[in-house]
Amino acid sequence: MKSEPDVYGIHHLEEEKTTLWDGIRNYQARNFMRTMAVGDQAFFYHSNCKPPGIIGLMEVVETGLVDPTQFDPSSKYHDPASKREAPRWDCVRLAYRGQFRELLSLEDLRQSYEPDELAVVRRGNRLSILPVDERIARDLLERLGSPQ
DNA sequence: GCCAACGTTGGC
DNA sequence: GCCAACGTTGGC
Repeated sequence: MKSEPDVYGIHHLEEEKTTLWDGIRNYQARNFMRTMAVGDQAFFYHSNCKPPGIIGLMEVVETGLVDPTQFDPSSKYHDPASKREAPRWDCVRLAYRGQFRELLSLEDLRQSYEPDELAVVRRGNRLSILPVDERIARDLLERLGSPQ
């Protein structure tokens, strides 16, 4: 799951302990979130920074939550087409599970895996939530070490 | 700042 | 249902 560190980075989450992953306005990304279960782990990817890459670990602590920003006219994620009786956007709650000793950069990811193996390295992919193959995920966890 | 790679929109 | 035009994203 990716976010721009100056907008919402791993340190924000560390401070907050948990966060609602709201503002997702991409149907495919939303649908990926819907496949998540409590207890699932997720990588925190810092995007649009130098260098971009995987920085931390999170855990899904709540699922199937209505994204409140869709009903908030002052939010940049406000969706006037979404009705309260039939919300269009939902999200999950994530908990901070630590930060890795060092960032695993996008460049590194590209060198280690084929584009098809890891969706996050696919060029032009704008989804903010991507499923990672379990084998790759385990490999990544091993390389990243224990989060602290 | 550029631009490739999409997703979205709207006329037909 | 098609597709051209347009907008957005994110790495470079």
